Amino acid sequence: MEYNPQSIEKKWNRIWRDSKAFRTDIDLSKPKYYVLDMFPYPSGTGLHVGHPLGYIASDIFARYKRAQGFNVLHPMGFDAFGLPAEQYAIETGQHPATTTATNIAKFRSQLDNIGFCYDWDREIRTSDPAYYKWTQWIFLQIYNSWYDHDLGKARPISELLEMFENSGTQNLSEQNRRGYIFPPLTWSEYLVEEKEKCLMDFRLSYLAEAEVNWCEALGTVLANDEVINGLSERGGHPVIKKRMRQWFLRITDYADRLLEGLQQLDWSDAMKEMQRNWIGKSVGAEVKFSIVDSEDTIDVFTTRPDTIFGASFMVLAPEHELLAKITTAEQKAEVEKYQEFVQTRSERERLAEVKSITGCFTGAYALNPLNGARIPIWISEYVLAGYGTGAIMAVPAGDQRDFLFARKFNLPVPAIFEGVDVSEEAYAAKSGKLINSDFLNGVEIPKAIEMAVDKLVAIEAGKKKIQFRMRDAGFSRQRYWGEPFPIIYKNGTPYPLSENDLPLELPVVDSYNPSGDGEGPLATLDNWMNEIAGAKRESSTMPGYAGSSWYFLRYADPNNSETFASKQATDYWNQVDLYIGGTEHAVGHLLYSRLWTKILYDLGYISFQEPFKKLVNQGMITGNSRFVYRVNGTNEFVSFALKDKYETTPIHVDVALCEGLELDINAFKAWRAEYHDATFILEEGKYVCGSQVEKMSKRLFNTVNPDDVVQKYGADTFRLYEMFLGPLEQSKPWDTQGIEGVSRFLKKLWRLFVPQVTIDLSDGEPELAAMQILHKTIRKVTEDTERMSFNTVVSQFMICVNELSAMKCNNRQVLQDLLVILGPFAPNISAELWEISGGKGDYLAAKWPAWDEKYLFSAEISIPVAINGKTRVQLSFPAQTDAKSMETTALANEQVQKWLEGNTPKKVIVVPGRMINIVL
RNA sequence: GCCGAAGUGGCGGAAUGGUAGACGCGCUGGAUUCAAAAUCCUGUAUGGGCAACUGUGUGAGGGUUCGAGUCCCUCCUUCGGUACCA
Repeated sequence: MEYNPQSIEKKWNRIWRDSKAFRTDIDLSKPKYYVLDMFPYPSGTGLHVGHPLGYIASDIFARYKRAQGFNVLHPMGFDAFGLPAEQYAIETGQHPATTTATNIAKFRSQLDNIGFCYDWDREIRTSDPAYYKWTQWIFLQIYNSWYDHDLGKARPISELLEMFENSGTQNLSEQNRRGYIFPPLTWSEYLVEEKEKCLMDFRLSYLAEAEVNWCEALGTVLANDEVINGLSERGGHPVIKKRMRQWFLRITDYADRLLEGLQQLDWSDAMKEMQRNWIGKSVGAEVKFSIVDSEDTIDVFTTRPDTIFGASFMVLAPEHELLAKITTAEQKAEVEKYQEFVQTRSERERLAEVKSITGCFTGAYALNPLNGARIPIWISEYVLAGYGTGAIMAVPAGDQRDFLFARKFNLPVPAIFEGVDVSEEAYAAKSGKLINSDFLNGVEIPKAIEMAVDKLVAIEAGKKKIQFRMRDAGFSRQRYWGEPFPIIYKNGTPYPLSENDLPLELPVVDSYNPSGDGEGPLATLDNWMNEIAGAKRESSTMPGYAGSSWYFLRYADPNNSETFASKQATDYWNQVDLYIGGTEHAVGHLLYSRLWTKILYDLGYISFQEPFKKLVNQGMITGNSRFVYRVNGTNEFVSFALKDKYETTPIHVDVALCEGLELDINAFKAWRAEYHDATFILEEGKYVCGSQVEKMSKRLFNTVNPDDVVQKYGADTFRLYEMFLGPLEQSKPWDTQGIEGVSRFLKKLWRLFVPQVTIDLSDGEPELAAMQILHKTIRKVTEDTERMSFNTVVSQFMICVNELSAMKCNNRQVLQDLLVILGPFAPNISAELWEISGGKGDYLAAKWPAWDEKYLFSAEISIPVAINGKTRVQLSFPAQTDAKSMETTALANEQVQKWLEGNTPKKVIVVPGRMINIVL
């Protein structure tokens, strides 16, 4: 009986599917554990070997936790709304729902091939009306809430309304008032439209006219995190700023809580840091400058109020609203010319020419609030309208950009730092003392910052201010393939649909093209848009992150038609204990999920504030591309080593046409018509390809389909090999070089049970040596699985099987214990061997074995130790035999002996040849 | 520029501050075979030596330590993220 992975895996796949072996239900008698993968977007190209890396890791962990007695929730679904399906629809006219369903079927079959233990009864598709009904419902909850800064939480908008009716704004703090001041009487006199307009400034999802990232090529608005260097993340099209009426999520209200919440999360420092940077909290002061010959004042935000005596000019953003009023007649023409110049430049041009300095004087002067100095007011595009107040006080001695600007326009650079030469560059460090700064002279910078703020507050020219880089998140997309907004407009005022009208299903359209006037395809459907008498529907749809911002909650109770998930279910399954996915979602999905979770928590729908307790980012598996070298102007291809003798062009060739680096010439000729008559210059009778590590992509012909690997080696080998490749979090190129080793390991394991033709196991007392290797393995596998170091686990399995083979161990108990711990990694072969070796009971219910220390150590002594007041002490056996090491060891021993006199011994374990750890 | 992570054999990679290079690939030589595949055994960082043995070695240079791949400082390189954010 040979090891035949294909038939074994088919068998167990069927058995587990038919018996719904991985179905999970609430079980209060067991502790729960929730393991989640970032669900995939079902693209048309299917999975390549890079995708399952994280899924395999989470699957191993889920099975491991299950074997340890946890009730494990391990679901999978599809993030099915999105741009590519719609783009494909525009090209082919096929409904996105159709192509999405086809793609999902393909994904599903690829996933099934790898033998995951998902509870498919809990599958979710974000494009399913039964699902997006609740996306729309949550949107309405967000819409119907406002953020109470005094309580630090979201509250129903109805409570605010009640306050307005009873007491106007008088019981609201300044921060909660959002600039509104009115008595209750006035509120009652407001027209409905006026009331709605006011409430809109409070709602957590709101409509606003704002500069948005508009992508002409895609015909839609994009969120900040979907724009990279002025180009769209998807497709790389240019993005411009455009003013449009859009839906936004008031995520900035949650900035502080999103920042604080990071502290308790078990995420990588890199990931937390990315979120912190994105939120971009800066503590500083807002300072009010009066303007010469004007009633107006200019507020600036600065993190360095201490440097105010070094402010030699002021810079406003070119879009600053005060410009029209303060610009002098002489400068008017020049300022307008500059504004025009800035306006015509796209975001991309601005970013590309970051280092060039442009600007223009307004003719106006401001007064330094502390010493009354006249400060010229300039404008420049390096000051952004969207950050802070859109105005800065420029301190060339303390800020490099201000310094360069001063140098370019010959503005003074006052020295304000003791012993610092600012003739060549600014001094931005926050240490040292100030000079030429009045009452701050000789004061250390951190102290001076405080003193400056205090002074500004005292003379009512400034206040402490915390500024965030993060803006509110755009929530409208002028697209078809997304969730429709449950909103209608009457006379331009938005009103939510009733909950009973949900889901608002996507209507059928004839064309998926944008309507052309800045609205999405839905705007072309007159019947649908005007379905409700006297009202108009919202024509945009929600962005891709809407459905994925809460899907982890739905898995807890996926078929509930009464609510998005019952409280009982979310209370039981609670937070995701382990979340595995790529780093590309660092600021998008992961931030929005945290926001939605916090809002739902504030509104009392769930009882936790953070969705993902522990996050692990698997590394990307990169592709290993192959190149052939065509001699220029011919259809002749030259082998790698000889290519430098010719003028050649490298061409990507499909990795599937190569065995290692060698090209299968016949397959290559058959690949494309144009290569049919190709000729080759070979080296040693072979055509050797060039190679390069690149991102895995269909376009580069370097993708490898997991189906092919599974077909050739089996799913168990595939799973083990992906884990064996290297540390989970590290990026690594796909390379099949080593897969044979893993395959050999499984064959060897098989032969332990089935050495010849029949199975041969003994029930006798296991040898000590076998028990030692088994328990060493149990310990290593348990500890390394716990810290998700799966590559070392695989190594340990290999060592174990090698040693058991060498000692010809055929003890049933030893081998079956081995199967239990191998199970999460290679479930099929483990189940099969469990069965043919007469394993007791359901294999999936087998309990994870504990290691027994008596097999791990060959010596035991009983001493407890503490030296120098520490509770832990290290004693080393003299691994190094130099005089100094021996001396230290002797000294430590002496102290141990001394301590022993008069203390009660406790057990301590000694590993010969290694060191011992003695813990009290 | 700033923020993170990482630099170890021919390759992928192991090493709670304690014998660096586990495990796998590749390569050596051998067993088995008519032969091959498969399987098993040997060796495999590097310099010197027939050998026992010995010198040197974890990007570079300093430091802490009885002891550093691991901790600290400076620098170099690579990879990720991010940027006129005041």
